[in-house]
Amino acid sequence: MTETRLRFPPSPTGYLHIGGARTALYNWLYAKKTGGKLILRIEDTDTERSTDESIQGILEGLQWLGITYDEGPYFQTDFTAEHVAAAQRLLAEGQAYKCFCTKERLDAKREAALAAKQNLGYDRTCRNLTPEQVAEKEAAGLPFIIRFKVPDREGMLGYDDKVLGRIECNYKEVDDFVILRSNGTALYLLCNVVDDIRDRISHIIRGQDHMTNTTRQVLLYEALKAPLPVFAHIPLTLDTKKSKISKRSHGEIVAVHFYRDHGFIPWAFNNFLVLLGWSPGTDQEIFSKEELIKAFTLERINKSSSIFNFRRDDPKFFTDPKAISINEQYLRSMDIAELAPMVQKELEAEGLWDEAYTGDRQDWFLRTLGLIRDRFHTLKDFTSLGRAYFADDFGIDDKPLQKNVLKYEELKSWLPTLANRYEQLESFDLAETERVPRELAEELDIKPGILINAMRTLVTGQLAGPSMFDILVLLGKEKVVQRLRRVDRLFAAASR
RNA sequence: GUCCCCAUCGUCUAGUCAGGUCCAGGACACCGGCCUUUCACGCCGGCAACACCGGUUCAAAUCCGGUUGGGGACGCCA
Repeated sequence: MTETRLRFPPSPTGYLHIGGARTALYNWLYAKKTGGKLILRIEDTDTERSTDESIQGILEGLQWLGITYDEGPYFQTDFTAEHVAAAQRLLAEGQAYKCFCTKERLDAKREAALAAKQNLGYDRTCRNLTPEQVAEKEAAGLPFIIRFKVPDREGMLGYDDKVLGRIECNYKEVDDFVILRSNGTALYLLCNVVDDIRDRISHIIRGQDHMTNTTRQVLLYEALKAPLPVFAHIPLTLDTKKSKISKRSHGEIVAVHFYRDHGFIPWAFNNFLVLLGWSPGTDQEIFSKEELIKAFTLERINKSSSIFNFRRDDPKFFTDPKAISINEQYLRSMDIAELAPMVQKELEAEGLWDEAYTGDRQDWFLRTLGLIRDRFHTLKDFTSLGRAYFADDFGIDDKPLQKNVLKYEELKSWLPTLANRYEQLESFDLAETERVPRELAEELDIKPGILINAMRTLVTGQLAGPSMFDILVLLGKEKVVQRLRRVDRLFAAASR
């Protein structure tokens, strides 16, 4: 068996979005699974819209996701001569023809057809021009484009799709499409095929929005006498209103970098993406890289499109809840040693990183992550909700402040008392830190919860968190005592 | 308008090719309970779907036909 060769050919007209990322992922998975190669090819022939910034964005997006490629990035514009040569060859062989119809006339016609709800294909005006007529128009200096001459055959043309099965279409339904612009440069349909032939691409995995392109490209493969690759058209990802996801209409929320910037774990996001249109046929949803490569097959890709269920402006679910859920599962079950460098980046970005966390205090750092990660959704939570573990200047949430502190005026004396007793402790351990507030509560004849919840508020700033005594021991006597004594300030600030 | 594709809980999906084991399974979300000083996690339970109409068959989510609905494409974009 010959080597499988796949490609991911983004056009650099914007950032990498989740649809493109999923396509890249599927190609990558299949290449890995079959021991083949993945080629990255930047399709930058649309010079009007291509930007270097987009190229950078796409490269960074792929890198963040961990989607690696074996060849490239190649740039389509580096092969312009080849594309043009192919068009000339088709022209010379009578498989293509010069068309002198002006863009303006065609545009007007198309618009009229659209308005009249009529068929909007090319009418083949120039297909049967005699050589004399062509020569005459050329002599007159009329600009022309080159169109592919769709064979005049009865019957159907088609291909076997790995996802959808046999796809067929009548020859008569296919327009004589343009392969070369009037400025002499080639168009997508042609460039893409010429490049795929040169790159010896064996499998093309792309979105279902390319299906009509494939039908026409099948003709091109035949005309260029090249073997047809295997096609797999994967379902599209739609928004909640069932329209195609695009950079233009959805913005950041569909950009890969949005997920990087919102504290997603790269592999967790891949894990979410792969499930949008593919399933293993078992109940397994969480996959390691190796597991996924092993489990992935083209045959199990879904036929129907899926909805990316993001909700704008929802405070709890800023994107698809399933994506968040999968991220959480990774967050709390992954190897802490693997998680640590990711949290390190977050801390560094907030100026909260301490070199000792990889030195003397590494053990403390890892234990802290292990304790607090259960409640977090993204990596961002370590520096927001979890700020109190890494800094002394953390904010106190209003809710616990009202509910657990300001409600009891007496805490102004209770907490300092508690702080004093803690200060006296020889051994600041789990048993002792729990005994002290419980005894104090009994003396004061109040529920221990009052002291404990107030402590939580003062020590972490949060309403919720891990077991209080775990936290106290983790933070250490000094910090705890210091924070408990701040209670005065809270009342003072509240009364202002 | 023409062509192509698709159709199972709110969402992601299993089951469809090889009809019976499916009054349809899992996950997310939601609701309730347990646990807990808090909130989560965890555990237990609940809500919730075969688009519709015909046909084939002893038997249809599954096969066939139609209808409806949804999507995609129809560029000198990619």
